[in-house]
Amino acid sequence: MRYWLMKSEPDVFSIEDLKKKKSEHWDGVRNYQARNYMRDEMKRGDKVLFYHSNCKPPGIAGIAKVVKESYPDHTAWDKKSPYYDAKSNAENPRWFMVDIAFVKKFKNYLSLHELKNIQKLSEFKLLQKGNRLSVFPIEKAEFEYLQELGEKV
DNA sequence: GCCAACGTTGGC
DNA sequence: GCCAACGTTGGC
Repeated sequence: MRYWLMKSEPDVFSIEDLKKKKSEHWDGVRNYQARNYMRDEMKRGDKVLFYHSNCKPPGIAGIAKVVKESYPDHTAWDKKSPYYDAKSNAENPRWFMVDIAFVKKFKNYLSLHELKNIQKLSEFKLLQKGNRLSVFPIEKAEFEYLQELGEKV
């Protein structure tokens, strides 16, 4: 099993939305590296840290899991979609997505500010300068540590 | 709203 | 294949 972090803007889709919907397809990723992770490496059952970006305050909100492995992101060939890409079509899809399901919302929201102060996480990719990837792998130890921290009251 | 840090595009 | 211009992300 592998571990991941996925970013979402809560104004668009938050962990509460995921909780209500139970599961959701992760459409709209238009970055090749993030796509490759989803298309090639994410497997059913993998655990995901759900990160809230572009909000106040940004941070890790909870946990999700992969419930469906990669398949073409059809929003890429929907002209009405904000994620439309003329270079992608059903015969030769360029973009892929997975489905994730709600696991839990942290009792203790882990704000980015707070995480930055933890010495142990100095190597954590999320905290590294210039990291704009919306999907990336994390270490098992990092996941377990953050999960524990998030469940602490 | 600003802007640093990327990623992508397209002319050459 | 280089690289300038442009677009996007996302913290602050």
